[in-house]
Amino acid sequence: MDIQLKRGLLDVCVLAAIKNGESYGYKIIKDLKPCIDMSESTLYTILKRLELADMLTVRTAEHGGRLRKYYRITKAGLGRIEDFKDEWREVMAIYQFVIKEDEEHE
Amino acid sequence: MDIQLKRGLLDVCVLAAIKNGESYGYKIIKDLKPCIDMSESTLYTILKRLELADMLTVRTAEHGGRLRKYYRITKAGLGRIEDFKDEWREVMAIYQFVIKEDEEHE
DNA sequence: ACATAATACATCATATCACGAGGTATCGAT
DNA sequence: ATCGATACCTCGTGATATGATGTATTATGT
Repeated sequence: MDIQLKRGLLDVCVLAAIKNGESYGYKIIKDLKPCIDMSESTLYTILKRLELADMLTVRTAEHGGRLRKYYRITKAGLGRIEDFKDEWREVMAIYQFVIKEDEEHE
Repeated sequence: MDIQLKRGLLDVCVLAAIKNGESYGYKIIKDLKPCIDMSESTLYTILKRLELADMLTVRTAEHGGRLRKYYRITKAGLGRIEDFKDEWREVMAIYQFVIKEDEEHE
């Protein structure tokens, strides 16, 4: 998939992946795999960014001898998803513009 | 509109703006205005990039004492639009993933 | 017993790219 | 004569996705 097209979707995908309950990095990647491919370096960068933007909170807990960082979405994060939905109308308008055929010549 | 979301759309918008006949920079911006806002620096950067990628060709012509550079889409450029259409299925799948509510919790 | 894969996190350098700021020049209208 | 519109362009900056690389533990296969 075109990298530029992905850019606007990655952040919101990560938020969507945790919106129904907390999750952790490694699991988020696997959960998103069927939908969108994301490398580890990308994911951890995004998680850090979203945390800084108060879109999610973190807690560290041990699990099977290994440390995990569990991420939970905040109200601001949920708001980000709502904003995304609103913006989608604009996106679809642009999509229509791009694919529309000119009747006079077609 | 979110800048990251725009990124995947700008190139293809420019191609769409010239797909039904040649046009020039200043006009492309005005034509796209109702659909998507693009600064001049962005547009000219994109035109240069698309030319390098053989997605469009250029000819310079005088018009009313001023020079204009007319851009015409190539087969590769039209192919790019077709690829975009194909990719849109993936984009919509991602969109559905993001907006879908979890029935068990909602 | 040993090697390999999977789990789980992280950092850094690099490349791409949108955009504001700034520049040049002509034409038409006030 | 001044100003807005037309028409092009360049440069620096900031944002960001990703591969390469690193660390450490557990599970699995042979």
